[in-house]
Amino acid sequence: MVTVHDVARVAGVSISTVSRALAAPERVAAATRARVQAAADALGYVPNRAASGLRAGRTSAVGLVVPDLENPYFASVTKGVQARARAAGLAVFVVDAEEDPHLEADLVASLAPQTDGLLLCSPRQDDAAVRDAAGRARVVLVNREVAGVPSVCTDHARGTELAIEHLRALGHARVAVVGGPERSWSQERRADGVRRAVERFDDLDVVELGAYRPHVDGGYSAADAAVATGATAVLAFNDLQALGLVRRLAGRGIRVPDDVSVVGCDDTFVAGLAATPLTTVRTDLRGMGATAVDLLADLLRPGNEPEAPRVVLPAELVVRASTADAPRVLVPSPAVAP
Amino acid sequence: MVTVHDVARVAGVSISTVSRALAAPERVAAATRARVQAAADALGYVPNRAASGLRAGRTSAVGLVVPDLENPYFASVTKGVQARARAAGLAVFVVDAEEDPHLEADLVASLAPQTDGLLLCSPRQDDAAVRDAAGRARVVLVNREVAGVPSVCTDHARGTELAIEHLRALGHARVAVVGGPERSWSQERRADGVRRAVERFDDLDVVELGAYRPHVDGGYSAADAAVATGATAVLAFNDLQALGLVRRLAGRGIRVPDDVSVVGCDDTFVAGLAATPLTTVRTDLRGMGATAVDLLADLLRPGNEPEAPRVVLPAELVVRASTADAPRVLVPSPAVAP
DNA sequence: GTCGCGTCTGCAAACGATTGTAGCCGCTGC
DNA sequence: GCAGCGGCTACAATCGTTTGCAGACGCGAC
Repeated sequence: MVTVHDVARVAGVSISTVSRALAAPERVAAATRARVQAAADALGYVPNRAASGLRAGRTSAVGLVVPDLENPYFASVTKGVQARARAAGLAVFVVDAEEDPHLEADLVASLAPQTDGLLLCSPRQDDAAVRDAAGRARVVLVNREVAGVPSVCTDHARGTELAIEHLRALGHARVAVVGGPERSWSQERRADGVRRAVERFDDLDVVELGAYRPHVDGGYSAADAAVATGATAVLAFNDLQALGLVRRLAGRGIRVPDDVSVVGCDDTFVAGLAATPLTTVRTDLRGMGATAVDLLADLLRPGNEPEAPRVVLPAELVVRASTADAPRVLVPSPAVAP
Repeated sequence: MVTVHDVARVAGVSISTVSRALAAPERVAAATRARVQAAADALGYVPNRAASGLRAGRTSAVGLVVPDLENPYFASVTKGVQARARAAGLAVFVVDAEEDPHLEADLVASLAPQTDGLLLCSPRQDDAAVRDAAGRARVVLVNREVAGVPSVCTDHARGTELAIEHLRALGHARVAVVGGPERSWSQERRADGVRRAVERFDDLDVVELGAYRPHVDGGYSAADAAVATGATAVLAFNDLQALGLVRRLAGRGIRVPDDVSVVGCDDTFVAGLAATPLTTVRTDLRGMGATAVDLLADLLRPGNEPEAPRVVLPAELVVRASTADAPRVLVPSPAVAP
């Protein structure tokens, strides 16, 4: 292993000069700096992170906690985080909390001391737990807002509104909205969007359906209930749910979009995967991850303490093949049990 | 921050005893150990990774390099790695190489000195580059084999054989096999499987199609060529390709599986996503990640140097809805340009 | 009673970087 | 000509942990 001492010897300076030449170039004479740089390059010197972290009190590493890496939503966020962190010279510890708030709290506790800060995707954790995390480490929330904690998230209310507006424009008179996990932050924001849409359009009937898992199986399970409402369009909690809906509908011989329109949410890469690509509400997920890193990097700059900025990313509608005009002849209303 | 000194003071021992009590319990009297443990718990002591890494010369962190986190294949592998590493007390740096061998080499070089070892998913890197990586750090390859480097991978040849066997059993007489990237290791293993199948079944016609991207668009692009061969069944390089195939076929009015059967590969979670769930060749991806961590952990145990074990995970066929009996009446052969 | 041995614990030196402080040098201005 | 100053660089302390070495202690055997 090549250390500052080796570089110092080759460059004919002391180790402190080496350190400064590399970390604070302006504090070293140009000629010296060049000699040090050359020596470092020649030897292939890479600073030992443990050593510099130990002395300087920072690790140049951040932690990213996500509920599920296999969820395309978090995969994209992770990708964005990773790319921006690399550019910023930060290493990223990624941990998968397996959608378990308990495990997540453990991970936060063990990650906090060995990183400079944490990026938290904690849709289900309650505010107190999030604040506790923010007490242990510098924290930036992703797709979640808690007072006093910096965050970056999507304008879900607006996105929901856009989706409903789109469906109404296609002539749908009754829309079913499938809910995600009850304690989820984004679920509540979407409910706001539904409320706003309902207030704006009095010719529109919106039926909200109970909590379903934000996965394919959740959509699969919600499909029958959605059809039973007599709705000709369904707005899912996310793209995975939407795909589950489509699958169940297909299984019952109900065609998408001919008989029923389906709108997903998030525009994860799976939205474009199916035979009938999903109309969905788009957010720039990688951008969200990148922004979160920026926020954290700002926080880490010495002397920046009290700010707790909230960034809200816009939501926009992407129309693909899963939505169409409302059918002329309505799907017959289901028989109601006497 | 609470340090060994604090714990030592509370427990009434020296810092070396604290260190030993926690790291090598058998070297400390039971009573002392208990006192130290109690003090550590009471204070919430967490060893400083930088400091212990510095002195002990290990970081207790490993790096995981994947080509694309948004690819469900690598998402699952990452998930498996992450879970097992946590159990083993290792932190995981995850980096996305953006499918760029050049960037990947850079990442390896920068990750090597700050980790105890690397897990490499490098399907496209050439052997020399992989060996170079293995020279810089302890390396375990995932889904790739290079002489002298420990690895864990899937029996792709067998998987391919199984898939073709399945299609033949359904009465398909001509099968198109869509190739992945040319320089990909698994692509070559699959070609072996095709060869074996061709040797076994002389009543079967297998047409191999040139290199297509291992993504949805690759499958989309390959679909027409596959149909043009007159094949009634198509074996894709992976699930994403298979979904792309299905989409293009649907666009041309060709039904899956009625007119053409499609088989995916890897059984990533997207295989079950579409309206017609994919028949696919399954490997335990999370298990592969976990095994890779085990291999690396073995390598890291002091005194284990020369072994370079190769683990080959079995492949098995999962039959879902995208394959069916070959159509009685063949799809008409395409007109050939004069 | 003493010796020897084994078990346990403390001392102190590392690990490799950062950083406050002090010294050196050369220049300017009086 | 000398004091003063500013720009660079070297010295040495320091971060929190691990670990080789040696001392202390207790116990059994002679």
